[in-house]
Amino acid sequence: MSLRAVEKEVGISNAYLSQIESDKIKQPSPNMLFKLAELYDNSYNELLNLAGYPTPDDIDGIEESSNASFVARLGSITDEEQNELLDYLAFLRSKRSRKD
Amino acid sequence: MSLRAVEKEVGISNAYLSQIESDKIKQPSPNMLFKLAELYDNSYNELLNLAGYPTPDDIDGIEESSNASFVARLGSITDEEQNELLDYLAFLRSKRSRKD
DNA sequence: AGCATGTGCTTGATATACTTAGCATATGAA
DNA sequence: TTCATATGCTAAGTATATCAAGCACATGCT
Repeated sequence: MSLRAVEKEVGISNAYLSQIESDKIKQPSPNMLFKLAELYDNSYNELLNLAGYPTPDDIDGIEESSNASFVARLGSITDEEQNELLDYLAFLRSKRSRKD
Repeated sequence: MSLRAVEKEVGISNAYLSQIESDKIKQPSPNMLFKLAELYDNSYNELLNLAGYPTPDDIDGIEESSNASFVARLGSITDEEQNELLDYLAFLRSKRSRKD
């Protein structure tokens, strides 16, 4: 695929693409990386990593990172499902605390 | 917390912090956002969103906003609870699809 | 009052992402 | 061969993130 074909497809100038290929750009912005991720099967996350940006997975707080992966496992859910899950979580915890 | 205290803590100049507060900077780099996310309880993902960057979840077409708020409402949960919630979600959906 | 220090802010200055214009070579058609 | 067009690349320009220095005001101490 030619640079100009990519330019037309994702809206990044061929000049810039060339500079990226020859490592003349140190950190392409996430906006650009996102466009490229659209085109190739490469994941946006991976590209962020390659560019040297911290990715959301890098967050140190255990709660944060585990929640992030949890959301990933969840996929897309409706508002109604959110509410039901929250209710169920409350139920689980009340059941558990009664045992203490 | 003073700007200079934050500067000392996360290594971002107080001058820059001031400009961020007054919206003079349009898109602080993810690197800066990550440092700030370290300091505050704010999630890195959320900050990326606020700055107008696409977040990794956007790639799957997941509505990040709803998921972000869901994570906020969830708080921190254990691995075991994660599994139970996933099971329950599967149960909810199977119940629903049976009605169709 | 007078001085030291903390605080927010502005002002250059620098680095660098990103674009537009254009050059040089290749490729293919007449 | 000659012309048209595709392709990779470079150079110059613009925008903007980021910093270091310093200003203006406040607070508190002697």
